[in-house]
Amino acid sequence: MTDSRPLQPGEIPSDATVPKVVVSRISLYLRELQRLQAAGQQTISSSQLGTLLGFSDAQVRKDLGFFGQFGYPGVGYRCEELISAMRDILGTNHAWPVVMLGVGNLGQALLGYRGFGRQNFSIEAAFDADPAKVGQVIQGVRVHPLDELPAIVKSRGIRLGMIVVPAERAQEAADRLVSAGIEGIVNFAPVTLTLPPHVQSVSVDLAIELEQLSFAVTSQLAKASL
Amino acid sequence: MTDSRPLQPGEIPSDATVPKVVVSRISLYLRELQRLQAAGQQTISSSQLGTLLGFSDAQVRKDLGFFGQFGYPGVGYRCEELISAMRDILGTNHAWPVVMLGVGNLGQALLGYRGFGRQNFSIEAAFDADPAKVGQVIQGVRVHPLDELPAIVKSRGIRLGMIVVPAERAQEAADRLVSAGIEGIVNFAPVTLTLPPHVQSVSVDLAIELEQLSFAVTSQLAKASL
DNA sequence: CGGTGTGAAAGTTTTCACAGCG
DNA sequence: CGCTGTGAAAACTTTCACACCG
Repeated sequence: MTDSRPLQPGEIPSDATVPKVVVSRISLYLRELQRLQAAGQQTISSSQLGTLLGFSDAQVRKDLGFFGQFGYPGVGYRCEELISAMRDILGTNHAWPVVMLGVGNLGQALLGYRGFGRQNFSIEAAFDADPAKVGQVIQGVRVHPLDELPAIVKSRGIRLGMIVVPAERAQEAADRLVSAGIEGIVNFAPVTLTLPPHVQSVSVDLAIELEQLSFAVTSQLAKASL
Repeated sequence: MTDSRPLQPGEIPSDATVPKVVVSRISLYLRELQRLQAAGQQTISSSQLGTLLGFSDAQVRKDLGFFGQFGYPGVGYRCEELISAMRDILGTNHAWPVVMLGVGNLGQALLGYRGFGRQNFSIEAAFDADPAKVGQVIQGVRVHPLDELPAIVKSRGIRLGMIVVPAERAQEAADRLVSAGIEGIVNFAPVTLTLPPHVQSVSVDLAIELEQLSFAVTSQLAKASL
């Protein structure tokens, strides 16, 4: 590592490019640490944390090593400190207002999902093309017409959006988010979006998750019969 | 590759272990192919398919190579054939009945999600601890008390389950699924489950998806300022 | 030709193993 | 002593490049 002291709040990780898979494990570490801290645990070693998540101790240490030095030899990591460091890394020590496009079944359920707040995300406004939905307040969130998107994004400084519209309308929704100035998109529609390179995205396709499971279950069976 | 002809329906992929990331790309290829086929396209080359999804042509060919030979030199792949081959690979050429544990906001939305059927999954029965929910029929799916789980799983030959209960109850739900004989679990609760090695799982944590995006957006910014 | 299938090379990620620290 | 941080080795994945095919 370039630097020999823990990351300062707001410090930008060195320019060494961090693999995506490392970042996703950081999220898992953070989730587990928050649970442990809530249970009163003060410190944790890389091997304890790894065991809880099914990773090796070395992997936990290497992953953290991408971002700085957080541990105490002979002791491990202080939960509170490490949690805060990870939130700095992930950028969730500050609030992230989010817009949602599409207020169908799934969208309404996500409006009511309590888990976002825990990591500092809050859905600020929802948008739908259906005039019957516009004006409603669902789970405390107002549904706006689509043409209000740019103004709301701008005035509230919103950088992230969620696409929860049907597949056929997802690209159009993405285009609207991009031209409103959104920088990151979570896409729940089962299509690949075309986005300019400065806009980040992650996708959640529920049918694909089941397919992965179908494959794993089927090939597990094959393995067992060898 | 061991074998020199396309995979026969039901044929088990060679014992060479296939990386998970390859399987997840197979799902993306399949999703894209289904879209292309619906639009009337007959054949596709590895480079066309790769371009649509942001992968190289070589990667598409290598991925398919794990499972057999499906292409025609000078032509590419026949969409219909490749779709069927991929469904054999993933195990979705036959129907997969699924049980769901937890019928809250998110669970109800998933009951109404149309995208599962497209890949041959169908939620057969739902379960909830809340007596007020038991007996209801939501989106055509009946909600049962938890103690009926083992009998329904057994009698309907169900192998997959979804956990859509709050975090605190997720491990208990997993234990119930395991002892009912379920072989694969999709977990929507934000906790790491402890499962016996013969039970497969995939996890979807909505807050973690947003965290990944928060990191990507933040570090994109860092990159731009170099 | 235009395209696949595939060894070999390059690049990336994980694991190992151990010096060093409190 | 117990545990971190980290180079070096091993394992794995992607890209390259080309023989071969219709």
